[in-house]
Amino acid sequence: MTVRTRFAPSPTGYLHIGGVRTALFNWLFARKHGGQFILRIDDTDQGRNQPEALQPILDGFKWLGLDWDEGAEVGGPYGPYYQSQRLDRYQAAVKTLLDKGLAYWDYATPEETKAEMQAAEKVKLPKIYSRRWMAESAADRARFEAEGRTGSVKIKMPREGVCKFYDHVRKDVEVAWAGEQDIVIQRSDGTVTYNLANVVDDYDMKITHVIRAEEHLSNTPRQIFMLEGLGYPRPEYAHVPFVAEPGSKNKLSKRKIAKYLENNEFKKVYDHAKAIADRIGVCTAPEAFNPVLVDFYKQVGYLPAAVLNYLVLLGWATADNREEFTLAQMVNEFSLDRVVQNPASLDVKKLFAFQARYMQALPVAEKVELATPFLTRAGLPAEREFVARVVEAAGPRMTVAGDILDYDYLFLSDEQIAFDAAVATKHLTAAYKGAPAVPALKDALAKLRAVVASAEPFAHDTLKAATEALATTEGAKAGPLSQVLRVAATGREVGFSAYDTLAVLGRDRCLARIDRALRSLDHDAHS
RNA sequence: GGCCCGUUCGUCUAACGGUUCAGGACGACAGGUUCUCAACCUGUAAGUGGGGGUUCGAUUCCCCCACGGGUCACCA
Repeated sequence: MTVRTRFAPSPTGYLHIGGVRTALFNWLFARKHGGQFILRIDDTDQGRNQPEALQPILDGFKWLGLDWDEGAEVGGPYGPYYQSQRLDRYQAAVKTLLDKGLAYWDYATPEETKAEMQAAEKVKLPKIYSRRWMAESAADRARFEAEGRTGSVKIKMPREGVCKFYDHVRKDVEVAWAGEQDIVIQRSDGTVTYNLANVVDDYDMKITHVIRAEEHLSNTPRQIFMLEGLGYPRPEYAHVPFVAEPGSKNKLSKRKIAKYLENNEFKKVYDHAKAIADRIGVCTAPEAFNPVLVDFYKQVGYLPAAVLNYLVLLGWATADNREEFTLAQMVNEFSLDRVVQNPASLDVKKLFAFQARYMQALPVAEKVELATPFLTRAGLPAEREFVARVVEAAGPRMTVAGDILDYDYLFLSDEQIAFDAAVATKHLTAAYKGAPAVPALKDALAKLRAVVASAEPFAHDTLKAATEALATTEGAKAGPLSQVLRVAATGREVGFSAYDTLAVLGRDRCLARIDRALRSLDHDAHS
């Protein structure tokens, strides 16, 4: 039998990181066993669906490299793969259940149902519907409808016995049928609910392994009841722990972003990405730009391999507790039996650490490829050779592709660089600390200009040697002196090595910028 | 509230019932390196929720408790 797994997102928002983790497990299991992975769209709840919210989900999967054999966009032999197009199948299933006496028409109003549930809770009894408004015959239905009630269809759960099933993560599970509620399977408007649709779809699409989040464990008995009533075979189950929010075991929710931002480490990762997003203009509301959503990582230039590697370890580990996995290795080594039983909190800082490691290992040419679109979107020139030089010099400082924008001052025109005399003076003072006197900034700059003008070849080592030589004759320290040079050439105090910075910029641009700095000093002196 | 699931450093986790001061990773902290910022190197602190059993021996098996979570009301 071919293994077939599925992931069924609702197009109600962007691709949730917890959802991706579950999808990844499904994908991995299917690939490992040479089976198929299906991407079905659970859009039964028309009210909450936004068609425009499906595309980012598909894009997210494509970006991660999680391909699907059947489903949205690609179709397949067991379609349609959109629940909204499968109503006839569901209605047929509801009819079968009704005909077999395993479901019934019910005429309780939402208020009446609510009242019963609240009463049950008050006296500490299980919340089981009394079936007071159950219609057992056509006459009953007519009577209720004459009262102006509209009916829904509820599943008629057994009131005795136990439901047993095996779960690849939870092992043997046993639940008393008596505790299971008669849930609505067809709403009064004729649409069906998740549990019914899910059972029908999994059967129609020949799903063999239902791998889903733990929150569905409690849904399993009633799904088993329905599928057996329908005469379907049972799939195998694996309920994986959900992904919890940072620092707690609550289920991760994209709506609680404001709360997560109170966490310092979470905020650091967010702010880093936000700065990039602001530069390229993707940033909209926090609702859409959110570390809980995969799109966040895609937007600022994380590597899919790093995200996937982090995610696979959220609830799964090998016996040797290794941490680095390529996608192929994951496929090879994945096993449901080694899925952890407890929820794992999302730790974006650790994800960031994976990203840093993966990025460091990436060849310069590939980094250039990834960084270029960020420059372009920020309106900066992105000449290939030059970008490569910057990327090379930045080395491990570039953690995500968008970090190239940290070096925007290398791409801006010389006129756009603002020289800050006060900052330069600060470093100059530091350079001459201990020396008899600190020279005027203008004089120091002139001497540094000579270093830049004469270094041959114009490269890190010669610039360093010349600056050090100057420092020696001046009785100053070369380090802070190079900072003066950096400030003059870039307008910044931080970046990669000052000498590398000059070398990347090239002699002409360095001189032009230093000259501009000198002129600004003249200007200040005259005004 | 009923039912169900879970509980190893702050976080992710490893540990055939016995090679263990309970191991690794991220983070934190300290030091080294250093022209700034990173990176890198070295080191330190940090954990089996509590109580009972079973056993020669429990992180591991059983029970109770506590805590956390999920689910049940026309969301998926």
